[in-house]
Amino acid sequence: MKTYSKNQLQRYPIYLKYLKKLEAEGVKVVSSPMMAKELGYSEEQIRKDLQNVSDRPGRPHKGRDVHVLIETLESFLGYRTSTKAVMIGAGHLGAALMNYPNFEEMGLSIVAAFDTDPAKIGAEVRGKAIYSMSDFETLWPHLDAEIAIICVPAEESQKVVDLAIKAGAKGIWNFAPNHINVPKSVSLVTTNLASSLAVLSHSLNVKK
Amino acid sequence: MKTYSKNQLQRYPIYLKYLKKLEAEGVKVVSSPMMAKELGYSEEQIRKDLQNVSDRPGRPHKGRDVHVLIETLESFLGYRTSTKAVMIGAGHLGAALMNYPNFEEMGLSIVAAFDTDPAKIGAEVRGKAIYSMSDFETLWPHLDAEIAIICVPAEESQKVVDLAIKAGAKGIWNFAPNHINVPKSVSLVTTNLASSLAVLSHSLNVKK
DNA sequence: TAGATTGTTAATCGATTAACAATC
DNA sequence: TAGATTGTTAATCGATTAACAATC
Repeated sequence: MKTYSKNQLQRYPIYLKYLKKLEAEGVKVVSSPMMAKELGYSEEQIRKDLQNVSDRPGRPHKGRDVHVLIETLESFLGYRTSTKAVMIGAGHLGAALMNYPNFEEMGLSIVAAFDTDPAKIGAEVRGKAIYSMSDFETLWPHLDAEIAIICVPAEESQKVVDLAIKAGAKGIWNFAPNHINVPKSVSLVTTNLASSLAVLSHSLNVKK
Repeated sequence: MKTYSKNQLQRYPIYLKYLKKLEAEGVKVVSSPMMAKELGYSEEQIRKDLQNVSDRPGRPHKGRDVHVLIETLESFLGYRTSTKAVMIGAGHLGAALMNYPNFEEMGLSIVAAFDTDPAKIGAEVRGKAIYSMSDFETLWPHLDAEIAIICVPAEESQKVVDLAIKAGAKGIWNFAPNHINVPKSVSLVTTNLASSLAVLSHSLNVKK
């Protein structure tokens, strides 16, 4: 079975975005040297990445068909099937993500939110209800969701993750800035803003 | 000179968060096997990471002083000095990040926002003004900022990044889901939600 | 055909992991 | 002292890069 490294997986959406731009500009065929130049990766890496998801070879002297490549990447990334997610924590960040227009085209549909703040419960974000966290276990089975997106403070993240997994969540997307533990059967991705900032600050300091 | 890999830099804020939790619980000393168990990294890796930032050795049989380690990490990460940033794009995500309470304690201060939407210009987020994008060049020198945070749609990201760099931005934190090009003298970090989602979706599919 | 680009195989590089002597 | 944990040095692993023959 083919395996994909984390770094590699992260590159595919960037390729896809670029290819869609090319398609919109009317470009029909793309080569890896061309992509390499524009995206800042090496051409060998791009070739290898594309070979890994594509079942048909590129054409020497020309490259690859842009449209076919877009379709390949979209289905590989799951953009053509819908996955349902639930937002836990409807604060600024949680609400902003519910309003993020790109998730739908990536096949991710946020169907509801949960919060403990009485002022928020009963309200809506983008037409999706905000429920009370205390109803989580009862409501989860009806929502048909696979993923829980965690936008609560660090102090509560492990607690709500445990709850979500107990209810049946198979994937956790954590935006809280701390480490959380999950069983092996559950997929976890953490988007840690503090980690990103650390990389940026360090790079700035090195250049000074 | 010491060098730090990107992965390594990303771990430091996670260590710090955990150590602060320990300190709040009254724990005085921590060992790498203890951290390894809790955070899911190997103890060798944690030892190496901590050795890399710390100028004083740990104590065999005991470990390291929690408080000293926190201070070391905070100054390494720049949490004890203030860096100013400007938000470009005051939509849902941009506004949410301006409201994110943790940046201040990480030494990042967002001093103003820019947008092209007439309905937003002149308003405020958390007491910070939203200016017109057309005033960007004029206002930048007065803001004393180093970093531009990019929260505009993919179609406009390269354009506003070019503007920011021309005005004098030394660091770019990009939240748009596409690749952007910057000169070598500028630091760039991209927080790409599409990339994170790709890793999560793939992991979910593999487990099915 | 010549030349550009592909796919494959080998070499390099860097990060993580393992091994182990030193130390409190 | 014995035992746990450290720091250092070597081995492993995996990803990226380089080299090159195959092909349109």
